[in-house]
Parts: sequence; C-alpha cells; structure tokens
Amino acid sequence: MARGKIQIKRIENTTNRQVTYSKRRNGLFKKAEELTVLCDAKVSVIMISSTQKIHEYISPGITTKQVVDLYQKASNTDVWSKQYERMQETLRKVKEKNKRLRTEIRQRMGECLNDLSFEELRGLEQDMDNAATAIRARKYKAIGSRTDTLRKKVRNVEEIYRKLNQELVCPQSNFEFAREAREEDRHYGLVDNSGDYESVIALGPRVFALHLNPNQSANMQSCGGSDLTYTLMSGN
Amino acid sequence: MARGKIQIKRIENTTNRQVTYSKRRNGLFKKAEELTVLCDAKVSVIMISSTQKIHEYISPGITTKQVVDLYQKASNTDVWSKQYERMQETLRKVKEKNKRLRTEIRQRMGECLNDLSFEELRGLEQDMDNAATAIRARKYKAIGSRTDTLRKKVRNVEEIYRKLNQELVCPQSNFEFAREAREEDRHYGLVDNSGDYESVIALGPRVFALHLNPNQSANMQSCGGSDLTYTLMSGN
DNA sequence: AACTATTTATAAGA
DNA sequence: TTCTTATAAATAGTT
Repeated sequence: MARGKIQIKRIENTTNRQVTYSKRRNGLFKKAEELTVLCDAKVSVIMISSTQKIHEYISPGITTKQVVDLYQKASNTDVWSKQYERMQETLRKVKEKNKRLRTEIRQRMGECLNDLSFEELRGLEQDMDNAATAIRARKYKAIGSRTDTLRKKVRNVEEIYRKLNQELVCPQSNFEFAREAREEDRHYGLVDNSGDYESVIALGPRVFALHLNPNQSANMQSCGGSDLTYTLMSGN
Repeated sequence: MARGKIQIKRIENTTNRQVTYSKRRNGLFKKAEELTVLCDAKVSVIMISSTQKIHEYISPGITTKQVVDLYQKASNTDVWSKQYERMQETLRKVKEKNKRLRTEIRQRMGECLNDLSFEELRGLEQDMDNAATAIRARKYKAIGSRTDTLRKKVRNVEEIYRKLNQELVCPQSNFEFAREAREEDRHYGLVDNSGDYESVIALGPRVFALHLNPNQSANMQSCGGSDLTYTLMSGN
C-alpha cells in the first residue's frame, strides 16, 4: 500500500513474507486495540504464522477463554461444546444413578419404604433374611478365627508364665526362652500392647477371662447366637 | 483517519460508536483476510460489540476450534483445560463414589463380606435385623390394606350373588341393582378382571378362599410371620 | 529498524 | 445503511 500497489496473493519470497507478516500483524493488533477502545468492544485475535508461531491479541478485561465460551454459546454448530455437553450429561446421569443407589441403601436400612409395593417389600425382606444369614455365617467365622488367635495368645502367655515360674524355682533355666517368647509375641501381634500380659497374668495361671467387645451386648436383642460373651478357659 | 484526526478513546455517542464499530470491524476482517493470503497464515478473530453481538473471522482451511486448540496447546497457562480437567476429576470422583455405593449394596445383600472386620459385620447384622423389622412391619401394613380391599371385594361379590339368587327366586326385583353393582365394582377395581367373579362365586355363597401370592411360600423359611396364606371367611 | 512514496482506511457529512 | 471525500494511517519497497 505504499511505493506501489500489491496483489493480494501469497508472497513467495520467504523473508519478504515473514517481514510483511510481522508488519501487518502489528497493524492488525493495533486496529484491534483501537476498536476495543473506541467502540467498547471485546476482541480476540489468534494468529498462526506460516512457521507455526502463535501470536494473540485479547482486549483488556476479558480472557480468550471467555471470548471463546461466548462464541461457542452463540454458535451451535460446534463440535466442542457438544463434547462438553455430552460430558455434563454423563456427569448428570452418574449423579442420578448415585442418588438411586443411595435410596436403595436407605431402603435396605429400613428407611423410605413407603414408595415400595407389597411385592418389592417382600423381595426386600427376603434379601434382608438372606443377607443376615450370610453375614451371621461370616461373623461366626470371624469369631472363630479371632477365638483361635486368642486361644493361641493365651497358650503363649501361659507358657511364659510357666517358664517364669520354673525359672523362679530353678534360675539356671536357659535364656533362649526370652528370644523365642518375643518372636511368638510378634507373631500374634502381642508386642505392642504388652499391657495384656499383666492383665491376663493377674488372673492367675490357669484362668483367663477374655471379654470380647464389652459394648456389644446392648444392641443384640434379635437373633439368637449374636449376643455372646466369651469366657475362655485356658486349654492347658 | 480522515476528515480530522481522532483520539483513541471510547466514543460516547452510541450511534457514532456503532457506525465506527461496523466500519472498523470490516476493516479488521479485511486486514485479517489479507494477512491470511499474503503471509500464508491462519487467523481467528472473534469480536463482541458493546451490544453483545458476536462477529467472527476465520481463515479458510481451518476452524476456530482448531485455532483455539492450537493456542491452548501453545500456552500452558490455560484456564480452560484446567476447568476441563476439574470436570473430569469430578466425574471420576462421582464414579468412584458410585462404585463404593454398589459395594455397600452388595454387602447389604450378603455378598463381598470377606473384606469386613468383625465389628463391621456386627454393625451390618444389626442393620439387617433393624431393616428386616421395619420392612416386615411395613409389609404387614401393606397386607392389611390389601386384605381390607379384598374383604370389601368379597363383600361386594357376596352381595351380587345374594341379589342374583334373590332375583332367581323372585324375578320382579328392581333393576337399579345392576347400576349399583357396576359402580361398586369400579370402586374396588373389579371391572377389568371379571374372571374373579366366577372363581370366587364357584366356591359357594359363604366361603371365599383367597390365596395371596401362590409363589410366596417357597422363599419364606426364615422369620416367623412371613409365610402366610390367608383364608378369609366372608364376614356376612 | 527507519524512511517515505503511495495506497488504504476511515471520520464526517450527505 | 451506504456513498463520498478529505485526510489520517498503514505499509511496500528501499536503505
């Protein structure tokens, strides 16, 4: 536009093209800025040169994201907002499913039963009974292994007591005993709560009263077999 | 830039501002197009006027989405992908919660109990018992209202039978009866399954055996009070 | 990057 | 809005 008119077509000379790009880019950004100020508009310009460099102008007081979001909202032919919407829809559905699952759990806890039909109630009751049976069985198994462990602990403590007693009578008893005992303790998880030794031993050499879960008995009124307080007699 | 120099500051006159916006917008788009052609560049211009109208220029051979994607990739200080990521994180969390809820339901159905501690099993069993109690109570209430309805149906059918019988003996019986009966039928939902009339009446005028849910008895082995077969004697 | 002849954009008016 | 036109601004080619 100066020193001679030019054709608006690709500039083949690379250097020339890059110089023109630089000059006109500045010109465009200046125009964008003027438009912003004069007309109280918001302008976003993003430019990618033939060498893949990216330059940007954005009006003060707004972000490119905001401009593009607004642009998207305005133009519905947009793959992108579609994807965004799809994602929001997915989120909505998953949340909805979540809500239904919570309701189901509440129903399985005996709440919110009013909306259920007689048949649904019957199925639920059936589920409860089956589940209770399974849970009870599993609980007994748990009691079993816990009892076994405790029995072993008891036996171990008894052994300790026996050896201590023996040592009291004949002090030349071998000192290997100490290491063995510690190892067994570790095995049964006794090392950290050594208070157990004392409380158990305090009852005497042959009787060990182990009260499982002292706060349990209060909530066990329903099905026989749950309300258990164990008193273990040492097996030896 | 013509007929007098102007200050680059907001044009206060609205009309003037809009005219200038329109002119300069075209100028900017023209410059963008020239830059695109001359320099083999890609340009995206998005413009929001002070009246919130949106205008756009995009170089041929590319989409605004692509330009913005490239822009984003280039600028790591990107609020947008952050937002996207946050949304994906939310989705992930909700799905995770969903999974946990499903597990809880399975546990409440007596499955997947192996990971539970003894205490958890005890709590679960307690829940089962409480829930079963609540469900059972609700079921009985449902049975109650169902029974009431059936009792009323029975009484209605009985009445029909009685009147038919009476009519058989003295045919001059008033024909108001038919309308009344139809109305009562509608009230108790009898109109659609008129088969009931026959099966019930076939048993005779005073005894009505109503077997609720014939496939129920099979799955009722656990808690007394569930395995019920009702034989209703007509109340009249 | 600076210069400048010339083209282009556009402010104001119609 | 569009056209006109005087003039400001942009810039192609040169240094």
